[in-house]
Amino acid sequence: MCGDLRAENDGQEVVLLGWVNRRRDLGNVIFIDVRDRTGLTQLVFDKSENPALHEKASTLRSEFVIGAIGKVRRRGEKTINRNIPTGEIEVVASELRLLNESKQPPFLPSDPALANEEVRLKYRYIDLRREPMQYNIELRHKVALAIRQYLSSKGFFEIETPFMTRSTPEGARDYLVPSRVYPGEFYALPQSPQLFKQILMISGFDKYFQIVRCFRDEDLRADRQPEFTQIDLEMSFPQPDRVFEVVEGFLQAAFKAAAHELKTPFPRMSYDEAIRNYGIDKPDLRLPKLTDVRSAFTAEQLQSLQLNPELPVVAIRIPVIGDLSRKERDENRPLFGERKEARLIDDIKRLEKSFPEAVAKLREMSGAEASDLVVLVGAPAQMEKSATRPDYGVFMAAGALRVELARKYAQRHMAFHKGGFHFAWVTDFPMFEWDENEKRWNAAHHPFTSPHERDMDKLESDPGAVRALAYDVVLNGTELGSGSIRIHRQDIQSKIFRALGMSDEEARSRFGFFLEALEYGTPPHGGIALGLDRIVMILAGAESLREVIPFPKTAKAVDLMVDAPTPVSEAQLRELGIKIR
RNA sequence: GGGGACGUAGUUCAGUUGGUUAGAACGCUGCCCUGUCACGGCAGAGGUCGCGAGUUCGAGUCUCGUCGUCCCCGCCA
Repeated sequence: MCGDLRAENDGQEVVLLGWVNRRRDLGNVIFIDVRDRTGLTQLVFDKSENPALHEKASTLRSEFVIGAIGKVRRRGEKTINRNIPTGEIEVVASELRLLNESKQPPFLPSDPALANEEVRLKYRYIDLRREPMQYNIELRHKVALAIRQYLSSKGFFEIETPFMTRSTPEGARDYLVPSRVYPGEFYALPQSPQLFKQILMISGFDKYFQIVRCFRDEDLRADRQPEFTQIDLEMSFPQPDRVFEVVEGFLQAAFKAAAHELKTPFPRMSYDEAIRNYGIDKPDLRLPKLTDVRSAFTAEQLQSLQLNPELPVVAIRIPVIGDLSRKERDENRPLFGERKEARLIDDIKRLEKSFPEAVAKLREMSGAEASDLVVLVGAPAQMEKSATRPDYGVFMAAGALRVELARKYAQRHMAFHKGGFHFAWVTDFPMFEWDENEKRWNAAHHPFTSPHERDMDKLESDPGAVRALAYDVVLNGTELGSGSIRIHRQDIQSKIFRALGMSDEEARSRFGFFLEALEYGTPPHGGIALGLDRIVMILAGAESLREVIPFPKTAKAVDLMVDAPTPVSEAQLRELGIKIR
């Protein structure tokens, strides 16, 4: 193919098929770079050697599809192009076929200046011809293949589950598909194959996986698409450690396919540790931890700083970037924002003038070098006692600022530039979250997650303290996947629904089929699902999922190429028994 | 639902305080050119300044609305 020829192919007769990447017409000699997904090769058309062919070559234009037959020739020392892998050779054409012409494209795949994304998405077929996109799509293929091979080799079956299924409202909004046979009734596209994979465990397929599309009708982000691909898996009789092992194994295989070696096992921490050390449940381990430096201060010092002595004083350390100017500090204030639960002390120099020993101590406690930036986040001395965990409030405010500062000064601290992949497991998530709007407990993961055995007695007395056998895998501050050991006993499942304020009838009407299945010999089981798009995005070093999804949607969930969604005909609606309001 | 950025030639962009015929680069067309590789030279074509109102003697520029794209918050069990 076009990217394959090397000096050792000298003298061979070859056929090249591809697109005209660029043409350089020097008059009596024409150079055509012919491109396919493997790369470029230079074709030469010399008027003095073959006038008719030279004439034909002069009509070629960008993105024409051609076939050429010719002889590989080593280039002269002075004409070698060191910038491309095939630069030591060229192909002297003896025959040329024009397989198809092209209109002038809105942008050229060979153009180093990138067209704006709106244009790229409308003409996605041209955008995908660009070398970086070809690379990303190939990378995606290799990663998916490595994962399939790994899981298959460990005894997992890839089993398909339906796309047209039942709406189980809770969680994200469903995409609905109207039924023609039953007017007024709808299928839902799966937000995940959760219940089906659990039922496969009940059916005895003890190791299941699927690389599967999932659908969620929520607003988009750079790292969120309405349809996205998950590596979904489930195992019977597992401890969480078994799930971690399998995930670490297939991630190692996937990263190896992308030429990166991963060390396993990944570090593990509880949700509580994650919050205390990073102020977030998806910690970015590329930067130093937070440190509670409250003990560096005396009670009087905390009072004069208007900091709450009962709550942590958290030091955020960003390496290398040094102290900030007054102007930079002012610019950074909005990153912290107006907060009730925490206050920011960003001028350590000034603090040092008042309390030199305290600052020396807190620098030591946080491990700060002289060249590191340190800022403090504490709780205001006067605060309402509303939050259940005010200490978490302080850590989380600090964690958010840590991420913002790190992002803002990425150019200076360089911690994000090494291409390092820092994985972590976060375990023991809380089982429930308090929903302030609806005044009730919600499942933090999903309602089929098993609580910790030893927290079982708190289900009614203190739901907020119940920990779940739930875990996330995190990479460089991005949540890659989330899973849990599931509930396999119907009596416990009922307790959970009750704790969520769901009546038996309500649970039956939503999940009846599943609750019934649980009663027919369900083995203990658990699993996880990881976002394939996010994995490939991080491997590709891309800023957006759109760079690794061939045909993505815009932030308003529109496909600009096919122009979807669209209205449908009155006849179609009538057939479905649907009327648009 | 809320906040922010952007929209000018096929593409990427510039366009001053509101003032002559809206510019550049790449791409495109034609001519010249035998060693280029982001070829080079000369000439040329190409514009509903996203769309609609308004202010003004005069709007790419100011105001309002609207459409679209991007980023963030909410949302994403």
